[in-house]
Amino acid sequence: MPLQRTAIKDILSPDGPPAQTAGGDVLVQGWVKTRRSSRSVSFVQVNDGSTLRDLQVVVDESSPAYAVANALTTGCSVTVAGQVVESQGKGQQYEIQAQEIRLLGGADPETYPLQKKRHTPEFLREIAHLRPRTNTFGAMARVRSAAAFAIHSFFQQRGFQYIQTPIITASDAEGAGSMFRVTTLNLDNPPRHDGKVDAAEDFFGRPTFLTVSGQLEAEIFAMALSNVYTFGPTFRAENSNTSRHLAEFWMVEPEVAFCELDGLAELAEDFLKHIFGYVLDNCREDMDFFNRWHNPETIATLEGIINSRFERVTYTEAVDLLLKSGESFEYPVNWGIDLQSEHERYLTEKRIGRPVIVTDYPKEIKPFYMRLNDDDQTVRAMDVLAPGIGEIIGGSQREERRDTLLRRIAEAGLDAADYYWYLDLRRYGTVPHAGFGLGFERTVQFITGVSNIRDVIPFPRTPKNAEF
RNA sequence: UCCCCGAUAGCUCAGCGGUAGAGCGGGCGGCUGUUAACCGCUAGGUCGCAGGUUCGAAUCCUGCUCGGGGAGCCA
Repeated sequence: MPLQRTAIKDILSPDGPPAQTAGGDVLVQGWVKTRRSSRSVSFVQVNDGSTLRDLQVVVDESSPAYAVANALTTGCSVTVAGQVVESQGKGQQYEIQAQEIRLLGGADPETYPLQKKRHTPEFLREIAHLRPRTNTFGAMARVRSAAAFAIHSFFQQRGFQYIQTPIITASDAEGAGSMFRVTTLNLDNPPRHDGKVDAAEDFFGRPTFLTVSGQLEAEIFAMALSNVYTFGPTFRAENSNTSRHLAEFWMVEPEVAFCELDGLAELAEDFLKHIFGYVLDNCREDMDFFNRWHNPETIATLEGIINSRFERVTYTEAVDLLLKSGESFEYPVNWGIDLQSEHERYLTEKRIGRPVIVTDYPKEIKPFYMRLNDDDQTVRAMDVLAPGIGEIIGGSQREERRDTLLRRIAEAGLDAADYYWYLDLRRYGTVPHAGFGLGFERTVQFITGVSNIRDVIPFPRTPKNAEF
């Protein structure tokens, strides 16, 4: 038996098996997907997660491995030794003629929940510890990994520094939604002061929360390193029950000094194209699988985006397009409203048919830190809307003028004292800068065509659900 | 959080007032290299939970829990 394990991906490579394995002895290890047996021969499909495809292991009656092979059931883990040979069958070019099979761990077929047939995503969520063994979830995990790598490579190639911002924070990124409280106080009997829970007694001596965004901290480092990005988990305690929201999700947030909104829009467009292109180039089989089983348009859509220019419209122009559309919207359109899902869908899907970057929103519907335009009505905000998913990126040029920022903080009803360090960045060496946030899971959703966000993250956190 | 829909065998579902069904999966057997293999036999159920209506409830009503679709909030 060879000592060195060979990945199934290498044996089934489109270029054929590596020279050192072709016709020679190989060692393969993985999990049994299924077995088909007749009296004289047994076929065992083995998958090791290195690729979507299963390796067909052929065991003849005469092989010493035949008895072991015939006892294998779905879910077993095995070590297989044999020769790589050209297949006599039609489903695959190469297969293994097995000499020896060792059962590493059995899987009682009476209780093992994964079957050969297709399972619903809802059922698979209930067995999140076993669903990585399915085709869909394995493909998702590989695409997710590749997309994460593409995000890092995009920024690293452009000289951005990766900044790790805190997960526990005392500051509230205004407008980003409800936060999870972090505490070590005894909730059955918390210390009190003047009738209220005394946060001064808590671990950090003050109220603390799980972060909703690394933006404000990223701005600190952009004001020193120029180009930075964060990529980490963020948390929202909103009671959102939709196929596009998670309580814990990953967000990418670049922050760019000496950059205005137009430059940021360019960056966002290049960024999305880079991620999509990398995944299409490096996860072809997985993407073909998603295209076949989840969304027959997904590859064509991604290729279309890579090869097209994103449309750019101002909020005012977008409202105009909606008013002239002749569509009857559930939420009436007028200048000043926040764009609803139906409006965003109309713009990006029906009216334009590709991603749209909408800029310059009314200041009333955007957070205080977005840069005020000269009209005193709109801010330099930017949303990237994509067909089928809606808002995928939200960002803005930041307000770098200290007096204007102070005024906006007051208008928002916030206490400037809470933002002293944020204001200091404008007090000492302020520069124009801009940044955006990309929801990583929404990006993976968009790439794969998987309809529920709970199925593009290994362990989804949603209201009333933190199993696994 | 709001609106609609759903929960029956391990899975996917049918049954919708009168003794619980199918396909797949499982078990056993068969089968000349199979590809969601195929053929035969077979076991398997507190019909989500708690109340109510009724001679009788999987079926009708109420509440709850969980899931799905849509909306809001947003990434």
